[in-house]
Amino acid sequence: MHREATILHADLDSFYASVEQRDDPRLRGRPVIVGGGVVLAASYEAKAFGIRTPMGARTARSLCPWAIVVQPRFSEYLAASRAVFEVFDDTTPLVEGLSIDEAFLEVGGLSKVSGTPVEIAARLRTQVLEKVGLPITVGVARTKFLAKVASAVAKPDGLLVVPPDGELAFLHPLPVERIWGVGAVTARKLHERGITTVRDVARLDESVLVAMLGRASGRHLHALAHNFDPRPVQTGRRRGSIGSQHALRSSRESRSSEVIDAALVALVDRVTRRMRSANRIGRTVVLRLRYDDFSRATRSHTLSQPTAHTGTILATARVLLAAAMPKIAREGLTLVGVAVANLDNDDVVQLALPFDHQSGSALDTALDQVRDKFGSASVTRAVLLGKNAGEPMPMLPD
DNA sequence: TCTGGGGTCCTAGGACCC
DNA sequence: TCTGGGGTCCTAGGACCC
Repeated sequence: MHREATILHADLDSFYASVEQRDDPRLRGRPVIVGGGVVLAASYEAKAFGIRTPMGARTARSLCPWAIVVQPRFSEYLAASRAVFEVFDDTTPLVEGLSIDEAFLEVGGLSKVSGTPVEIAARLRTQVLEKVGLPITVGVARTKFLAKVASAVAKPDGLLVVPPDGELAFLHPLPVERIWGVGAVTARKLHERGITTVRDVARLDESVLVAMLGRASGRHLHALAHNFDPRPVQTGRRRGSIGSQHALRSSRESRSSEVIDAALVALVDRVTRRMRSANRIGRTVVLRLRYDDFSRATRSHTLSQPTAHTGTILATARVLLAAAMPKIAREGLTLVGVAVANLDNDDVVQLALPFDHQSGSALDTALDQVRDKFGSASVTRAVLLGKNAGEPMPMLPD
């Protein structure tokens, strides 16, 4: 275990709202809310009025009537995120992305080339501001957990180092809610027993925490409270599922199976397109439902072969939906979602070929072509896929 | 605080296999 | 014939994160 603080946690400030303020000077210095129905992001000027995500728009406006509400522009946020991650990748090869707007960076061993971790962190902030035009906060510490907490404490537009000899002094006074993995439910359980700070948690036996919170959460919390976090920065992590969901406005119309089916078709189309453009295939189709009373349900089915074929995934999702229709008719639906989980670890090689419906021999043809190209040993199987335009297209895992 | 859309990880029971 | 121990996979639900 290394003893120097070499892990950076870099976290963009109020990401969506900052992009909007960057692109429209009239929004700078003013309270900005991104999102119509629900607050997706709030600028720091808006947060000063108590506006938080995911607060309803009405509540937000009652807190600050003169806040400016803008519609989200997701493609702009994605482009900004990619540009920021380019700066990360230029900083160190060891980058672990956590979400669209934050990442861990391991910068140990770069001192000869790039300077100390603190110098690297300061330069990173400057570069993100100069190249992408966005404020970013960086926490620097010996462990992921401390780096993450440090950036949260330093926000907005800050840089905070937790020196190795000051870790417990930094950690113990923090409220339990600051611990990564402690949400509303866990915090309530702890508060009911009078536990409010990390120091309080550290005084408890691991077995007590396990009895209170379950095995994994109890052990996790015990380890973090004792400042034990050996998790390394991991590069090349791939996601395990791709999904899309849609909140339905009125549960009156959404009791009708036609309306729900139309939503389902659109969701499956979006998901399978994203899978194909990411070169991923998967085996488990998950249908996600939320009823009028906000109770939730998921239904899933695992196929024998992974696929990204629109028709196959839609047919599977429809079977799952049909089984849930009686309850939907009774309770009313407020959300439908479709995800494909169990994603195959290997990428697929996609090949566009004319498809002969008579002979149905496209797969054999595709296999031959790919074996010619890549050598027969590397090709294990072929999967038939719909093309985005609706035409069949074979797809080969490599 | 009346709740969007994208994800991750954990738990627990049952089926199934050896 | 009424029954062990261990492992994996599938399904459903729940907590949590940004």
